[in-house]
Amino acid sequence: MNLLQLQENLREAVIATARSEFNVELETVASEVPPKIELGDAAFPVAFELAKRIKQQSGEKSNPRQIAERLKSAIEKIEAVERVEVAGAGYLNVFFNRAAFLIESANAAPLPKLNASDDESSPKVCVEHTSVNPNKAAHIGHVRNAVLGDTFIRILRASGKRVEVQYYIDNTGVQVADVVIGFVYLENMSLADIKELNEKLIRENKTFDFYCWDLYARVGQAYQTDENLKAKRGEVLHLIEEGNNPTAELADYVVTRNVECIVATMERFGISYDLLPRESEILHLHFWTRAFEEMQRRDVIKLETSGKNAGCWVMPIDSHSGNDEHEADKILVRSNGTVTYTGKDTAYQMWKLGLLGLDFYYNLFHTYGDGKKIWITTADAIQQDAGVPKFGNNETVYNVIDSRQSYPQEVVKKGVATIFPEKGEAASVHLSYEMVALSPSAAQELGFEISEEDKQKSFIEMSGRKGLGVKADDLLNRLEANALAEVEKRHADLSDEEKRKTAHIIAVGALRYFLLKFTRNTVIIFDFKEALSFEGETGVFCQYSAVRANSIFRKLNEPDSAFKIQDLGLEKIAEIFNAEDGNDIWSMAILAARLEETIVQAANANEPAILAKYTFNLAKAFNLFYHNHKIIHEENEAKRQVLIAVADLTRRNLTAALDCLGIEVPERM
RNA sequence: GCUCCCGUAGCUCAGUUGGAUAGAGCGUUCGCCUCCUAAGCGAAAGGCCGCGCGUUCGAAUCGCGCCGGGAGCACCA
Repeated sequence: MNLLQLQENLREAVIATARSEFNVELETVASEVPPKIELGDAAFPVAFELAKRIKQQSGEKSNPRQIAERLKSAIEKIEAVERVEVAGAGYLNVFFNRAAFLIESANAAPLPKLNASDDESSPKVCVEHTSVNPNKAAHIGHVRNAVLGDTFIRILRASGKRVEVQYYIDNTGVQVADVVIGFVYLENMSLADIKELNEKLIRENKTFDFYCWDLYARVGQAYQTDENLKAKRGEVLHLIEEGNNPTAELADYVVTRNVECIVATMERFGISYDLLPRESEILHLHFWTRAFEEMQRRDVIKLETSGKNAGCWVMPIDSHSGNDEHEADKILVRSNGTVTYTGKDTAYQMWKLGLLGLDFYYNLFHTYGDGKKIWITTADAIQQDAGVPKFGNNETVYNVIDSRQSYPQEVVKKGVATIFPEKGEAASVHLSYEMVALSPSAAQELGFEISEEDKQKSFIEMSGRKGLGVKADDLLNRLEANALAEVEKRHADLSDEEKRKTAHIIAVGALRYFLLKFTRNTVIIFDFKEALSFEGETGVFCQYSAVRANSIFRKLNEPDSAFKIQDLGLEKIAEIFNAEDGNDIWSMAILAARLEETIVQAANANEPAILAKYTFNLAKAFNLFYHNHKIIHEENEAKRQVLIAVADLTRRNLTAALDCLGIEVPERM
């Protein structure tokens, strides 16, 4: 019986006893982790609630402590429970059988099951993340999005779900038109010139997306003075949307190169995708037309015949009230007949949920080192590649998008739910998060001129248009260089290859943890010192703790690894836990065993930070444990074996927790 | 004007089903490498949990009202 099952049994026992003893029907029972190990392993403040309910039902006043006493005897019957105490005003504190629990945990399958089922009949969910416009390099804000999404995927998989990962490519938007304008009108380049430029950049060890980053910023500046250039925008945009012309071909090359760069950047962070759906196919395969028909059929969209929205198709949103300045209704089709972003997104969402009745065609885009494939959509049925997995048809769709897009996301969710009431709003989840902004000093550190007004602000928003931001690859390079210097200092004997690999693992660990330790709705004000830190509450701290644990096992003698903790016997183990420092050892074991419930909690709350915090606390507890107990050199043989078993449980679960956060553990560091 | 988010230690943040003495990291001060990796460990100092009222046996957490900060409410994406 694992910890989750045990806790469930305890809850059921409480509910059953409340029913039989007090005739009260409890729907849920709150359980908590006691603040101190001396107060037990699980606590139920349920007696207070029961006292209230009894008073409501019979008018009799009852004492919570007495209620708790009666619950106590029922819970004590559960096998894994050692004893139960009534404490304080009426807390029910449960103490587990430590020796039995340790044996059980030592033999348990590695938790969590990090490889989700590939059984095609099991329900699948979709996580869409990254959303970098394919016209420039990714910055740290995009990495927050992707790391959040990727970690959430790992959490879902750990809790047994099948997950499809998508990165939506907005290849027909104005951002793409802007950078195309840069190439064509600022640089006077043809497609052949751009291809040549790409070759040159590769030779110089530079990247195409970084080049576009600067070019895009230059276009933004040029627009401010050059009205003619700005006028070209609509024209170029139209050509790109239409397709089958030289401008569209040039745009496609630029987009594809940028996507390749962005996918490569994300791969450095341990992030991979299954499918890249493109907006051009949403248009060319008439996804919108189909969605529009459904909307008209179900009467969720109406044509405005008068007022300022005359000629537009709009969706009424009743949760928002309008006024003179702002309409409450959301426009999905403009008066000139073109579809807004929200309209296209609604059609795409319908496809993701298997509600559209249309499908894309697919081409192979890229194969990762481990053989995993990324697919990209195409409008051309004839050119479709063989061996395409089944995409779409997801039970639930998670969209990782920043909180500024809450309103359009709400429109998409409500729209889909109105057309398909049987699916409901719960099928569309907006995994929203706050942006990564720059502190004024960080912006200055990047070499930007800061206006007096901005200096007064607590943070400055990053802007691709202005070229203001910390590029993902730049930051990772800097972290790797810092980590490499530390590795050189500590482990000069390692080969250059091993040093570089270690530095990379450390750098990724530092950055992923930095982005995950904040809860989703906290604005991260980027600070170089904090992001580059390898000490304190960092991913590196967690990795270090795991490396230390592993080094114990590397140094253990052969007989130790063959030893099974159950050979020691329950009594001997219990003796160790009952000794003076027994609580200390036990608290390490029980904390490590809480990984599975933490993953469930993080999955239910859609909050990876819960797992990040737990992982840090586990690492911290292990560092203390490591400091207080000499494991290899312990003279009491029984205690030594218990310490080994607890350390082994901890390192296994610490490694699994880190894996779930997308953080690897190096051999040495 | 309307909607949403935030306000907790000097700084940056956890504290999400209401529970026991409100936590962590950084920074400051002071200790700990003859011993499984000091990217570590320990100790000290540091709090009207924005303010007020309410609900409750019990409120940082729930409700209402203020104050302060942010985002959104485009025929942009």
